[in-house]
Parts: sequence; structure tokens; C-alpha cells
Amino acid sequence: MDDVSEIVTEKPRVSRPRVMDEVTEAIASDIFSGRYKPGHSLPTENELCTAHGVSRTVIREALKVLAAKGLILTRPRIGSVVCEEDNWNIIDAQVLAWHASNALGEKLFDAILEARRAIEPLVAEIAASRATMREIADLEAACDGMANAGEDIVVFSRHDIAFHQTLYAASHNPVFRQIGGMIDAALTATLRATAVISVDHRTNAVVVHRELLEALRMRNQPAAREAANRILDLAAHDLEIAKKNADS
Amino acid sequence: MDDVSEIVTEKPRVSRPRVMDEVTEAIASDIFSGRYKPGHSLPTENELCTAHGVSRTVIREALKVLAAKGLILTRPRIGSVVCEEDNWNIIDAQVLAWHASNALGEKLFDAILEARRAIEPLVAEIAASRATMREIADLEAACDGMANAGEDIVVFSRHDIAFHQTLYAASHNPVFRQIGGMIDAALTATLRATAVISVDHRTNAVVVHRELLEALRMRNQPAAREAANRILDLAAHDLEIAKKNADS
DNA sequence: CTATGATGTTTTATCATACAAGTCAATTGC
DNA sequence: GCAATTGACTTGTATGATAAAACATCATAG
Repeated sequence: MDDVSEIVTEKPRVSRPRVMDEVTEAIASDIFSGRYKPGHSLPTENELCTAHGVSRTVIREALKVLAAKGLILTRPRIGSVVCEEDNWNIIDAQVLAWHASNALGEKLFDAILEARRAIEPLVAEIAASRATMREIADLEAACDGMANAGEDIVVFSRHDIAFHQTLYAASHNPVFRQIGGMIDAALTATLRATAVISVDHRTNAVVVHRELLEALRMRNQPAAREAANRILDLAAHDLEIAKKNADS
Repeated sequence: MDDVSEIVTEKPRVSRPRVMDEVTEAIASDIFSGRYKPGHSLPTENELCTAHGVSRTVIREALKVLAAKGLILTRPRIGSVVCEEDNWNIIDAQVLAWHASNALGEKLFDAILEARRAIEPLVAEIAASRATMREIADLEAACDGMANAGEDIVVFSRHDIAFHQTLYAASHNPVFRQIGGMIDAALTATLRATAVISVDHRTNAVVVHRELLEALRMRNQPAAREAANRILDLAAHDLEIAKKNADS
């Protein structure tokens, strides 16, 4: 029941975080927060060095990462200019996490939910015809985990996210799988803001997740699509709660 | 001295390609070609330096870019190991271009087409309710460009791609827009392989594109969805032709 | 006065080197 | 035999120097 030992050692976190990653996130945060706006230039590399107290090596590698994710564009003598938001790689778990942590992403979360409404029922339908026994077992384990989470919202969320990740993977389509990865990141951010979810809401969530699971097991594509839609209705509700919490 | 032969009236975009970008693509190519397989380690940074004849700075920045795109994972003393394909950022125009240029991507193109079949009709439906006058005008210009391309397959393709890019942008959803960017890259690769498309096929393509355009103009969502499906039928045909060309 | 081209200056791009820190493997001490 | 220590190798970070790119300026010719 109370299996504490299952809490795994997720991170071999003995090594201190890389300086470069911290600087990368710091600059990204300055972009998402609007301190550096699209079309404007960042400070020169040397200025960034002194500002963050690191060597130019670190700054350059951080800028390369940001450029790889479409946030900036660097040219000789010109410096690094912030790209238009259209070029940002928002379907990237890391970028989305940076974005979400700056609470700028309400509109983005709405957009992600709209995308889920378009994609997830189709993914469920496809997964109903392709999911392996192993994947169905994983989905069932996730449902059980959600049901047995009790009051622990963190455990509940983790299994909720695992369910969706497995669902997208069960489509056996790498495009959907990657979109699923982004949605995981969005869910993580949303559920972090959703400090409390009512008990009956959670039991409802377990019910509809199990409905989807059963549809996959029965290879019933219309039922899978329908269940996915019901899950999204609940997700929309979660998002509203998260927004209200963020306001207060 | 010999100034006369050096007429510099070429395009102003003469900047020599960055060494780092070439090295990045070279290593990425070695990954996609299977020379470095998932789970295996790359050579050490110093070995890569001598192999590519560049300094360690360039190698490190290239590895950072590859890591940012989920291709490798670098740890001290361990080196850089190639990630499983599941972690690759395939919804990234650059990654997709690298992938496609290694002709490893037949299955990937099938997956992208499946994703388009799921997403594009919905995008068309949403765009029908949100497209601005400007976007509709751009779509019309793209249609005209396709119609007037004559025998020039390159011009035809460019306008075809522009049409889809504008369509996804007209959904006014950043998630869809970015997926559209990836699809552009996929189309570019596909159409490059599709050396020849028959004339009547191209006229058919123009017809269905115009049907979608008219549906958007009339704000007719079901018609937009239907037209998108017909466009995808033609796209499936293109992909088959491209595959046969690739085989020969 | 305008247009053209040479020159200068600033910033990024690349190189080279050195040292610090992380991690595996062998070795030592019990 | 087993655990802690040490050693060696690789990546992480710092520093300084040089090359190349692109904007800014100004001189000059027409």
C-alpha cells in the first residue's frame, strides 16, 4: 500500500547544475519576460559575461542553445537579436517549461488545449488500433496509480501525465509522440499551478481514463475518440482552475 | 589586382557558411546515417577536433546544438551518447532537413502524412473562422503562383509550400503554426524528390487549393475541412511518386 | 550634392591553452 | 573479500589572442 521505496532516485543530482544551463535559462527567462523583446538585440557577449559573471565560453554555448531553439539569431558584428515569437520552438519541452515558468503562457495554454482537442481524439483512435499489450498494461498501471494516489496531488499528476505520454506513444507515430511530449510539459506546468483538485473531480478523471483504457483494449475506435473528448472536458476544467489560482 | 573578373553583383547573402554549422550537420549526418547509433558514444571531443580539423570550441558548440535538439546527451568523463530516436526533436525544420537528406525518412514521411490527415482538416476548419483578409489574399497569391508556374516545378512547389504555411498560420494557434513549419520542411524534401509531376495533376492541385481558398473566404468550415482532405489525397499521391523516384 | 568606394571600428567566429571538476577503473589497505 | 583511496581520462569553464564579418564614416570623383 504505502510503498515508499518506490520513490525512485530520479536524478543522480550529486553533481552541481551546469553553469551553462543556468545561464541559458536565465537569458531565456529574460526573453520570455519581455526584458529582451523580439527584434531587439541582446547585450554583447562581453556584456553578458560580466552581467552573469561567467566566461565567454559559457555565454557562447548558451546563445548557441537558444539559437538552436529558435529564440535568437546571431550574426557577426550584429550580435544576437530576439526572433519573432513565430520562430520560437514552442513544441520543445524545455522551451515550454521556460515559457510556463514565466507565467506569460495563458494564451499558450489555451492554444495547447485547442490543439489537444484537435489531435488527441485522433491519437486515441489510432492508438486503439495499434497499442501493444505492454502499452495497454502501462496505461492500466497509470490508471491504478491515479486511483491509489489518495490525497497526494503530485503522485496523481505524475500518473496522469504518464497516461497521456503512453497514449501518444501508443499511436506509434513519432510526430504524435513528440507532440505528446510537449503536452506533458504543458500538463506539468498546469498541474503545478493547480494546487488542489477536488476529490470528486479526481474520481471523475479516473473514470474517464479507464473508459479510454477499455476502449483501447476492445479496439473500439469510436469509443476511444469519445473517451478522449471527455478527458479533454476535464482538462479544460483543470485549466480554468489553474488560471484562477494564478490570478490570486 | 584582377578586379574585373571579380564582379560582386551577386546576392548580398555572401557570408561564408559558418564552420560550426557545417560540423554540426556533419555529425548529425553521421547520426542519421547510422554511423553513430543510439546508445553508443561519439568519439571524444579531441578526436572530433582532429577528425573535422577544427578547434574544440567549434566541436563543443556543435555538440551543444545537437544536445539542444535531443540527438545526444553529454556528460563529464562519459562523453556524448546518441539518444534513442524517441528523444529526437523531429518537429524541428532543421532536424527534419538533416533527416530527409539522409534518405532514411520514408517511414517518417508516412508518419508526417498521417499526422497531416489528422491535423490539417481541423486546421482548415479553424482557419475558416479566423483567417484575416490579408491571409486570404496571401493564399490567393499562392494559388495564382501555382497556376502560373508553368513547367517550373520549383516555382510551383514554392507556392504550394507557401500556401500551407499561410494556412497553418491562419489558424492563429502557435502550436499548429509550428507543426506547419515542420510540414513545410517535409514538403520541401518530398517535392525535391518528386522531380516531375504531371501537368494534369498540377492543375488538379490548383483546383483543390482554390476550393479550400473559397471555403475560407465564405467562412464555410465543413467545406474547408473537405477541401483539406482532397488536398491530402493528392499529397499522398505525390509521396508515392517521390518514393518510386527514390527507389530508382 | 550625390554616389561610390576605401577605411575604420565593433562584434562575433574561431583557435589555442590551461586548469577545474566529474566519473570510471584500478589499486591499495584492512 | 571488500571498501575507501587514488589515478587517469574526459568534459566543463576560464582566458587571451587572432580572423572575419558587417555597419559606420569619410574622402573623393563625377
